[in-house]
Amino acid sequence: MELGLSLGDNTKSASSKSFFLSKNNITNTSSDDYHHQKKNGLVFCMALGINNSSSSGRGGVQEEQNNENQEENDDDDEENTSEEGNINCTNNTPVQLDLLPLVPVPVPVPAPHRNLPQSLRWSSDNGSSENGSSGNGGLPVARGFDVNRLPAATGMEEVSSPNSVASSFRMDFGLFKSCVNIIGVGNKRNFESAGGSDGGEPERASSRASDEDENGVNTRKKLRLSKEESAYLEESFKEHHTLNPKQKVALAKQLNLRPRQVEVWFQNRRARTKLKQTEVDCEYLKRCCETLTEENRRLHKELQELRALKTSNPFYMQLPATTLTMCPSCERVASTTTSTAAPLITVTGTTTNTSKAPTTTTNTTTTTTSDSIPKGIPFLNSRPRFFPFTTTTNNPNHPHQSAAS
DNA sequence: GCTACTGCTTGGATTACGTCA
DNA sequence: TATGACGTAATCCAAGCAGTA
Repeated sequence: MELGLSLGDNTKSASSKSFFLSKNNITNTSSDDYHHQKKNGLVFCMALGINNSSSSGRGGVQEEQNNENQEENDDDDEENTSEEGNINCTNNTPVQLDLLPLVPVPVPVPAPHRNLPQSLRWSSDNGSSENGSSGNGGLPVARGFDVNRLPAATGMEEVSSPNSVASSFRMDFGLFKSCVNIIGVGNKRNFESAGGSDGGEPERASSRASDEDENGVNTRKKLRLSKEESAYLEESFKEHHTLNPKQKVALAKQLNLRPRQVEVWFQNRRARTKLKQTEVDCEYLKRCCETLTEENRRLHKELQELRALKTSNPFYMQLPATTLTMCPSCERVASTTTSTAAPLITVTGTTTNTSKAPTTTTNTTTTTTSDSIPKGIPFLNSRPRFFPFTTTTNNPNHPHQSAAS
């Protein structure tokens, strides 16, 4: 993609002066020129990271995982096709905006965080006090016998058994111990309260979704996972966004839940994580759009002023034209200065991803093609077409491209 | 202060459907 | 091609919470 901004007659696109804006290292190469241009107010700084990694054809959940892949284990079964967003200069795969590194992603906080906006709260934050540790020293609340619990509810011994299935599943986070204790105590309490409640604590709503009660009536009462259980699942979710059957069974055993419950929890967790990330991305793109709108407005105003200036004083614009271009290969923005008098601003967009597009460097300001818009983000294709783009192929006369090749 | 009601949010569970081995 | 496992998306709905009268 090439973003070009030229002042003057851009038919002479050959440059005598260039600066480059690198996506990844803005202050590295030719940063002096960059700052120089910035001082002159010529820098169009669009902080969109560009990722040329194509998204997985399955599931479409990679965008939510990009920023989390770094913490994924190597043995993760997920299809983490998005590596670092480094651009291969010879890669002609479709460019894709990688928004995530610039977006503050909420960090899962198991502890209560009611002061967070709801849109940024994690799903585990039910903030409910139904299982609150009121007056029992932080211990899990006593609950009635939970029909969601496996009949073979295990105590600490089984849970912590090195021979258990869970031993093959990474459980080295700090909650492990406490959860084991919690489960152990919880089980005890459950069985105790089955015979007689210790009072004061609300009993967990027994749940067997789609299970049948004694009368064969389909009941859909739901349990609410306790904070400890949720935190435990959250920790597991940090490790693995998906579970293989072994891990599922192990987790279910650890938490004394049915494997189906663990499975559903992870399904919901993935879905809601993706939803949250989509909201964040949407918000970020909205801000980008606003910035671009404002920039566009400013440029148009500048254009009008320059045109008016030329009309009133034709000798005023005997200035070299400046062209800003972004190399699609290395994502540097280059400015070229040509000796021209035409007070014309041209913004061009060039992509190497389109082989069909002809080489066009226009001296008009209005050509916009969808080819210049990354296909990876659908709604970018429907963005306001106020920003003039022109699609061209590789230009052999492009100073930077010729240098790169 | 207590209670009942209402609207909203959360999150567990279900269902439908797509993908892949 | 049929099938089962597993994923996502959409949805349902019980439960909790806050505001109000």
